[in-house]
Amino acid sequence: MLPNSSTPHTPQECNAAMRPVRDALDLLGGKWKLPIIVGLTGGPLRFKQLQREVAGITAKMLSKELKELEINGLITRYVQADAAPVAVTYTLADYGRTLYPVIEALRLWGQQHRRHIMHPEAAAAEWLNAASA
Amino acid sequence: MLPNSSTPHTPQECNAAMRPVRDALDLLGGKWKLPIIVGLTGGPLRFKQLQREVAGITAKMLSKELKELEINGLITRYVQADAAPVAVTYTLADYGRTLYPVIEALRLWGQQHRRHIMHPEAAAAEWLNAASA
DNA sequence: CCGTATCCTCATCGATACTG
DNA sequence: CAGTATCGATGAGGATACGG
Repeated sequence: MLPNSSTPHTPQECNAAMRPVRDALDLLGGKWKLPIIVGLTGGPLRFKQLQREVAGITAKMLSKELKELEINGLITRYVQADAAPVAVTYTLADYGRTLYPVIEALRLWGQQHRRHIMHPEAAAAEWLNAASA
Repeated sequence: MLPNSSTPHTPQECNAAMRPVRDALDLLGGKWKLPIIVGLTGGPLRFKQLQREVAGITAKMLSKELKELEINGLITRYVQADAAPVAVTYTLADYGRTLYPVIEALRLWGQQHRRHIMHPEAAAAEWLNAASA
């Protein structure tokens, strides 16, 4: 839909088409969402473990981000109340893994872009050729 | 690389793998980058035209964002000095269009996510089935 | 027309101290 | 251990006025 389709798309139509993109961007945006998701790819972790995994994050930020990720269904929060002190375990939900292709697309472009910044013409040609092949 | 590969990936390796993702995310992030890129998909536009296309943006923001996009090679700036007053035309570079697959990936996930938010189980099952098919 | 300069507001994030 | 409360710094972004 983004590349020129046969139907003439007005600015209004384009904005509508871009809304889901903004959604995804906002969900992955910010400083910590991605590191947290990555940190949980290796398996479930407790709060403190996860904080160690995501280097530099404060408890406040981790708590806040985890809440948002849970609301969006990307992760699961499990409270083991019988233990003392309480243990809380966070798991990357199956739904969270549906983000992998998106992250991979971003990673591929980002990798290519680093090359492009150093060797603009060469990298651009390589990229364009790969796309047409 | 993101899904579990055969080689055990340490947090350090994961962070390294995520750096290009952060690059791409930062480039597309912010309030205006996307609308500007979309605004230029229809063809070259002059500054004022583009400002009208990107509803709500101020001249300051448009100028700043265009500078960043040009530095990254996504758009091209052409100054027609002989005209009075000067005419400046911005064009989405071929390289800028290499972002289309990335944007499309974001759009697909975002669209699916909107459905997921309303009908969690149904949408999740549908998505997972589609992935395995 | 194409911007820049200046001032301002507000959300984000960090540091620290504290609670169940 | 798993958070919350509070304060403060920083930076993105907006409003307005002005310059080339």
